[in-house]
Amino acid sequence: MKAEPVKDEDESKGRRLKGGDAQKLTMAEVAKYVGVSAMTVSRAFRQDASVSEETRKRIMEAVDALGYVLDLSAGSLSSRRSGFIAALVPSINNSNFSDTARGITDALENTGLQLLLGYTDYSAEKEEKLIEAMLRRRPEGIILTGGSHTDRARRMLDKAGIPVVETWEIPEEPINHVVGFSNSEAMSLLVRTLASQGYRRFGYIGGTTARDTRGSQRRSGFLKTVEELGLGPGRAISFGVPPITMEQGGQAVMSLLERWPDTEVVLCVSDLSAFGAIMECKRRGMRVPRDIAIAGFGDYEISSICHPSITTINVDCYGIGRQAAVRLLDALQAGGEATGDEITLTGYRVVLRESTDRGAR
Amino acid sequence: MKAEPVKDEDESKGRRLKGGDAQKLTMAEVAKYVGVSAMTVSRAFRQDASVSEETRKRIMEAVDALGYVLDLSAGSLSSRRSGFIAALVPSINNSNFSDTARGITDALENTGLQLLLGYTDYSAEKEEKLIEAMLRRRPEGIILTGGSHTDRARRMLDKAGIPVVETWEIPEEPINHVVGFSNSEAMSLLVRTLASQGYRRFGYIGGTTARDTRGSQRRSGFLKTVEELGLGPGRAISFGVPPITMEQGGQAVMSLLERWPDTEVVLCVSDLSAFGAIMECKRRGMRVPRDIAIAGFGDYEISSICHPSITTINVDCYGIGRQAAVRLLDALQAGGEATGDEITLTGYRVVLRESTDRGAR
DNA sequence: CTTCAAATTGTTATCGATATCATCCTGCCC
DNA sequence: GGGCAGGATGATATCGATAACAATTTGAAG
Repeated sequence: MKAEPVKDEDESKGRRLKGGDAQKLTMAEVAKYVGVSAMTVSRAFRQDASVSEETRKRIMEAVDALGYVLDLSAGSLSSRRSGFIAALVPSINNSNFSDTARGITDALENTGLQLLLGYTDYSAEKEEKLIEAMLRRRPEGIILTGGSHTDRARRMLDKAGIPVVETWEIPEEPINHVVGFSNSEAMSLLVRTLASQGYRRFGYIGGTTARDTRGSQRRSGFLKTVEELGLGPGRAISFGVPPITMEQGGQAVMSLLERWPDTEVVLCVSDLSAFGAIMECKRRGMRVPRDIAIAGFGDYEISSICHPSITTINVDCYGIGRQAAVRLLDALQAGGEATGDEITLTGYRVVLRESTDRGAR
Repeated sequence: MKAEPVKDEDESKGRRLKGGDAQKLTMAEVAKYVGVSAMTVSRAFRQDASVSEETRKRIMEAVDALGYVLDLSAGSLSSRRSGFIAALVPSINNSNFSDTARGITDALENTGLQLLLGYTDYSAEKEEKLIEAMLRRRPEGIILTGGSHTDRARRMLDKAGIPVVETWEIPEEPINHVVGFSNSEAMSLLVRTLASQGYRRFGYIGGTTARDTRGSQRRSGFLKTVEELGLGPGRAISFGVPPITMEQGGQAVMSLLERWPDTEVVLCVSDLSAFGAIMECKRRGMRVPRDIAIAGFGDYEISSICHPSITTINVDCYGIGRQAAVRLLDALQAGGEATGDEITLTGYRVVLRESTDRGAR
């Protein structure tokens, strides 16, 4: 029984050029086509529901033939499960955070959950707006970057009654779950490692304001440790609005060296600014690490490739995302069973490379 | 009239720790609280709807007091407008594409539309799956990267009856709207520009398979142009599965130079591989551009900072995203009024930098 | 003081799926 | 053969908002 080709003479002008004829195709119509109830079609779309193999096959053939696409917005209303997970990162142009986003997406694969991604541009106000926008979609869980949020954001999150995971740092007052590490201690470790290699006069480059909380934690970790080692006071330059760019890294290292010409090693808030600093030094004829040693933070791809390769702190960006998603999934699985609000510490390690190589001096 | 603090003695154990009491807060309850109908509350949430200023103010105060958050999944069902725009990019870790994503997001700001972002990992199969997943959310429009899609994907898109924008290249058979440029011609321009500076023996580095259609277009543009200039045959190395990494760029340039030691200039499918190539050359003691000139494609941030800075093709990544979103908004505005399926060409330009500087040779 | 149009608000039906419970059927066991 | 478990399917109410239309109020013009 084939459908007869219909001559639609009068349909050609005022209409859209697209195959919009199926726009209102609904589950009920698929059901009618197959000769079952809509409920059975609905069940056929889920693997666990009990539908005989034969019925499911017929339904799926019809779905294929008609070109039906499930409508989740209708489904989520009645099932009261949106199928969304929301995640907010400061920036998607930063490969550290896009790695985290990738980790989340990958962990969500085959769970039937979809990621709603937003970027806050390092602003708590924008984060607040985004949280509200996200909550309007009734996500089943939400992943945030960092632990500093506006009061209203905290209230909204609390009221939403969904699991929250804060990532990339250890907030003083966690909302719920945490997957991250101490940026301050990580930077401290880097300082101590370099100090143990004989470096004494430490400089630091980072952004100015407090917008980037991870950045300021790294800075305070630096200052504290330099002090503790009796090498203080630390020589810290603030340059530009976070996130500090490669170019600003170059400018910053120059003003640092102008102010403290005998600096031996410069630590940067991220590999990106470290890269900018190194390139600027080379451009000016300085040798790295012979004349000045430079280290970064984050272990971006660039740092192992760059010549000289850049000493840095490796952070498990992808793993942070992946684990954050897994914790969320666990919490959802547990349902209301109040899983303990645990803190999952993720690893980091110093990666020593050419840019701080003592032997090359 | 303040709410009295309630002592909930028996609530402390079996329950979630979170403030889940408001989970079932609905528009009707806000309406009852204020003393209006749910419809009026609904109207108050939209700026254009006619509600007296005073009523809106009272409603918004109640919304604030109760902590009500609009439920868009319910709204989109009845209004038949999901408020979503879907966009698929090959990778979010690539700053070119994340710039495009940013362009889309920015253009969508204050339109009430939200971005559903997915990454295809350069795979048409994954794209097909993602398109289906996206269409289940009934997006009002969809932005794709490139013009090669599976048949089923094309059918689904056609049937969906929503505007489609293909970006980043000029497909032979566009589905609908296009915002992009000819990767082949852009690469051709780079070849001609360098040839006019006196370069004669051209090499090319790119990925192997046809997964990255933009990559293969650049390659064919390279080969064709070298041929046309009488400088053929082009020396092209295929290395690794696209997207080719920085590290692979370094390996590729070495095998290229091993095979054709007298190559004067190497063009790379992207700045990332060009960077890897340059760094590997420097590591081996070769001077760039004195011993070998290298150029990239895409004008990533790294290329202007790197020493030597990298000659490349600047592409308006952000603008591609922005314009794609604008075209979509136009199409939505026009409604069924079949706006012409136009091709919007975005600009590109050669950026000559140190890595191909003839004077330095 | 009418009258009518515009502004404001309310009522009801509906969007398209799923939860829930009811029903039907099959086959197995005693 | 009766009874019953359990798998497969159907009927109906419902999720929470908005569309569409009705009703009411307000104000200005005549």
